[in-house]
Amino acid sequence: MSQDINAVMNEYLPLRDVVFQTLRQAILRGELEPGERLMEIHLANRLGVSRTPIREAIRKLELEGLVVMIPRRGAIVASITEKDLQDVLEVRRTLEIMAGEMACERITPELLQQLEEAGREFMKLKDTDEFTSLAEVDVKFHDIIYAATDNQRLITILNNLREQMYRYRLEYLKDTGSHERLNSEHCQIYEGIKRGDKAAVSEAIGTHIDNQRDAILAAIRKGEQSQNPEKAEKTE
Amino acid sequence: MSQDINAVMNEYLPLRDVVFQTLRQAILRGELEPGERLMEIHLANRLGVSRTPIREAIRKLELEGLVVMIPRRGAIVASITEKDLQDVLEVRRTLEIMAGEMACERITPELLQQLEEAGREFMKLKDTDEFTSLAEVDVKFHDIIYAATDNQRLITILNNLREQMYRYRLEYLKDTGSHERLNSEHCQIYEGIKRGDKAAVSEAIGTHIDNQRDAILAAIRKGEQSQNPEKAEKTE
DNA sequence: CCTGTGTTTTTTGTATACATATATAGTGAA
DNA sequence: TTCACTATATATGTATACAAAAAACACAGG
Repeated sequence: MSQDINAVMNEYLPLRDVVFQTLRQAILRGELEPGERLMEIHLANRLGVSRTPIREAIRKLELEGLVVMIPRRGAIVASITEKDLQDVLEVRRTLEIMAGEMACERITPELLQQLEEAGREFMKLKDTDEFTSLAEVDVKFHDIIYAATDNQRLITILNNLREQMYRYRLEYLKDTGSHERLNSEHCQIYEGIKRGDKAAVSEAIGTHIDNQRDAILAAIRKGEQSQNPEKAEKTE
Repeated sequence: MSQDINAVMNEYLPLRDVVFQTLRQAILRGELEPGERLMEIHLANRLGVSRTPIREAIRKLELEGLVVMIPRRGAIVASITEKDLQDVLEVRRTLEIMAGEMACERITPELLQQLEEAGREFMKLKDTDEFTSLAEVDVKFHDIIYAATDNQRLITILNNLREQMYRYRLEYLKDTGSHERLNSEHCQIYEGIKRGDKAAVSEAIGTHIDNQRDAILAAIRKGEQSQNPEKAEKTE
């Protein structure tokens, strides 16, 4: 029933948005590699549309920084340097802490309950090998904290920053040794928010992000060697 | 000489970028009012280009949140609610403080000198009626602090947040009574960064933004009454 | 074998064409 | 007058056409 409504509501979706989301996902998941060219005709044929929606999607990717334009050459997938990632994580650390502290003041009972539930789900999954589900629950946990801030701008920025490192997300969750630590950090964050203890939440989120940073940087440094540079300029 | 180089370098600029910057400025300056429709053919004729570059520019404005799309109706200039502005200012406050604290650690002697110079310029202008110059110097002052962070992502986000309230910027600087206070805040910030005193800088920037918020919100509430709502749907 | 030059091919940047959906205006009936 | 319905106009969404720039290639000359 509600799916019918949903279907009616989503009945209209411009091709440009479909293309945008498709390309965006492909880049964030690493299916399109940094340096790779996005050729309009090629993508158009591949996705079964004309160049127009492709181009409009690329304009959005350009503003988001996921592709860079080379004059009269077209778009290539932006490469992320380690410095870029550190910059992102530095900002994200500050804003995640901000969100946690705001959540201490503003969280509603319903959201608090959802947060507890998400924490429990993570705990259940942490010893399995369902990395994708684990990542989803982790995202959900933090989304609830974002929502509790009641600040739409903050939510948008945090989502964007988080997505910047999406391609490394699964990678570092595969380090099962860290799951226990992640879980206890979640507990600390939840308990802190429940008590309204800003200092504790700030502390917990800070170490949470720090650990994540270390894990991601380690994954990158490890992965960097196994990649062959000449792949970058390939056509598809 | 260097202008020639500059001219050669800027020799190529896609029409879409020209259109994007033009429309962006018009929106941020309030020349295009919230609710106003952006009609492609009309803009195309006005700017002497075809619909294609107009549409591509609109896609960027859409992602930036400066326009909102209505399905099969086109783009309208996004209206900013007071809540939106408060959300922006809340995030901006946190990030400006972050930038200031980072500047305490990372600022170079050259940038510190530039900061002092910008502070002096502001002092010179504060008792004149050159509001535009005053606004520019104010922007420069903060840009130097941003640059000192050496975090490109932070710089980008802060610039974006600042631009969100560009249309109110001149308005609130016209309140000449606040100039003296702004000036002393700049001094405190400069001195704090020079000493590397994070707490002092954090404090000074916090009150700086708080005052700005109060001034802007006051300006909005005052200006709101003088606007006639039926203007919104006008064609041009 | 390498290098420089002219030609072809590919791809972008921009303009235009066409189909469809929405708004608008107009006409007639209750 | 007001409502309903149709016809018309307008604007968007998408596809295609065309020009120009860059890249790739071939070929002649050293």
